[in-house]
Amino acid sequence: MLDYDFDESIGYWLTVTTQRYHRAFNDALVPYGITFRQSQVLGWLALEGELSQAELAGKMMIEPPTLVRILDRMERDGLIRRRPCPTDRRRKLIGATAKSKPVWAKIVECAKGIRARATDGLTDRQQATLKKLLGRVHENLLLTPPTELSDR
Amino acid sequence: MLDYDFDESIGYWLTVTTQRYHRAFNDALVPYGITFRQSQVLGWLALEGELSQAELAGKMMIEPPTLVRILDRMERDGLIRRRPCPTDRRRKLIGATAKSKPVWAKIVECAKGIRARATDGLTDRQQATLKKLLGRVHENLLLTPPTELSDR
DNA sequence: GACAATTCGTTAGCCTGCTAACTATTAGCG
DNA sequence: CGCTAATAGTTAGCAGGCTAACGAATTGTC
Repeated sequence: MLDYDFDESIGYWLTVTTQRYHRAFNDALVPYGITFRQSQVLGWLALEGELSQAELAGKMMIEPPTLVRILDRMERDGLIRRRPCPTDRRRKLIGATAKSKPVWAKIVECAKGIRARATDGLTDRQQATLKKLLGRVHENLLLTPPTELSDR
Repeated sequence: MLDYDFDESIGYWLTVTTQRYHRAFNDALVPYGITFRQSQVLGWLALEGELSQAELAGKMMIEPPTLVRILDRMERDGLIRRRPCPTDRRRKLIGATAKSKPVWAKIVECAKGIRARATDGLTDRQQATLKKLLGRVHENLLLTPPTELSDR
């Protein structure tokens, strides 16, 4: 029994910490009627201008079908616009609307607040270390499983 | 413009790393027909024996309504059993079935494999640091937002 | 130029998160 | 004792993850 280091491990802390982070972020954004992922969409559009859905999904590291519904809601709420791409009729270009501008300003405020709360008590060096370690774990898991035991 | 350190920050890395982790875990568990959260339920039951739903939700750090549906599916699949508590008719005690035993053994295998992959190239000290830093961030976000700006 | 392979967005179906609101039961307090 | 408050589990409704599969359009190849 008690091979049960199982849950007191990296995966456990990743899970609960990320959950908390999203919860705090979403709570902070409630007054502006948007969510964490929606704020991220506006962030990328602010940074890069118009993007196709595939490009946006790539930057957000989510699958295209997941993005579709996020954009559906944002389009419904008038935060973004889908425009057919003039050179490739398969693509649609996503752009932020004028209505989203003031929302984006609020998001930046919120993001700063949450980050300050999240990193309270951590030195710059510790924050850098945390990012570096997370980056390594992420990279480790990026590869498809080696299927090394397929012949056992 | 470019207050957009926004997404190159802790929240970003937390999000993508955790996503990857869950994806890897779920992928590895597909052959056994269960998911990450279901495996966690079995883990807690293996460790603690019968638990009420509120206790289980507390240990898993999720809300009771979220747990209900997870348990519904597991009960449907014969992995757990809900038993009325003899001393409190509101409570239900959750227990693992005999059918879940071999599944649990497989989970332990998978968990070890994923963890090994995730922490590849990290020393024990680095893993401890990662857990410690995640723990601090989690703790920072645990408190309800101070509502310090409510009067502005 | 025609046909196969690929890419883009979408839909459907499943699992997981949350809050709000409800029922049933228990606990607490006058 | 009796009434209120709190607790356990559930349901409904919304947002977000994924895969599989599909139609439309483009790219690649012979």
